[in-house]
Amino acid sequence: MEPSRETDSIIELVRNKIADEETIYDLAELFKVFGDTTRAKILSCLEVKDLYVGEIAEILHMSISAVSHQLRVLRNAKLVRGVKEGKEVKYSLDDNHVMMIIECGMSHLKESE
Amino acid sequence: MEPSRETDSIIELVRNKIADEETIYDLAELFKVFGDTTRAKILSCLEVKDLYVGEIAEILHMSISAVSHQLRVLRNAKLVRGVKEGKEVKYSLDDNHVMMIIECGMSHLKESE
DNA sequence: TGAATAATTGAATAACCGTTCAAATAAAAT
DNA sequence: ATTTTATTTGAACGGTTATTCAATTATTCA
Repeated sequence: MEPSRETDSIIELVRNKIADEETIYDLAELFKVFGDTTRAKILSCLEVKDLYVGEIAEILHMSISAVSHQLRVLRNAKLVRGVKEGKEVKYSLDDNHVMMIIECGMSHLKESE
Repeated sequence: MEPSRETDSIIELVRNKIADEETIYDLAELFKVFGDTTRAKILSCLEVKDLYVGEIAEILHMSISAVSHQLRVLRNAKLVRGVKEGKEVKYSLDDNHVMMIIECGMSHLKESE
C-alpha cells in the first residue's frame, strides 16, 4: 500500500468512526466468556431451568469443581447469578439478554448452514 | 445433592431439552472468534468500510502479519471475505449477520451499564 | 459438638492461542 | 528479468486459561 493523501484520509475516517478501544475490549471480553464449550453448555442448561451446581455437574458429566470455576467466570461477567438456598446454591441466567445473545449466535449458525 | 427420583428426572429433563453437543460446540467456536480484542477491532473497522489488509494494520497500529493471521481466523469462521484486487486484497464482512451479533453484544454492554 | 454434604478456592499442570520473525508467494512496476 | 509492494504462511515463544486435586468454608443433620 503506497501511502497517499487518499488512503491517509481513509485511515482517519475509520479510526474516528469505530467504537473506542475500551468498548471493543469489553465486547471481546463478553464474547470470550461465551466462547468456551463448558460455559456455553452451562448457559444452555440454565436456559432450560434454574439449577444447583451439583445438578449442572451431573447433567454435563463434569466435576463439581470444574463447574464451579466456570460459574465464577460467568458470575463475574454478570451472565449468571447464584442464590444460596441452605447448603446449596441455585444458579440462574442473570437477565434475558443472555438468552438473546445465545439465540443471536444460534441463528447465525443456522443461516450459514 | 442427595440423589433422588426427583432430581434424576430434572437431570434427564434438562439433558433432553438443551441443544445437542455439536451445536453448542459450534456456538462456542463462533463466539470464541469474536472473543479476541484484535479480531473485534478488525470487525469494527470492516463495519465502517471495506478495507485492504495494510489499511487495517495501519488503522490498528499493528503488524501486517498479525492482522493477516487474524483475518484467516475470521475467514475460516465465515465472518469476513477477502477479494483479490491486483496486489492487494480487499476485506469485507461476510454478511450482515456479523454486524447483528456485534450489535447484540454491544446492547448487552450498554444495558448492564 | 461432630460427621456429612454442597460448593468455593488456590495451586499446579497441560493445552491452546496470539504475536513476532523470517521466509515464501503473487502481482505490478521499472 | 529484476525489484518492489502486498499479503500469506510456518515455526517458535510467551502468556492465558481450563481442568484436576487437595484443602477450606458453610450449612444441615444426628
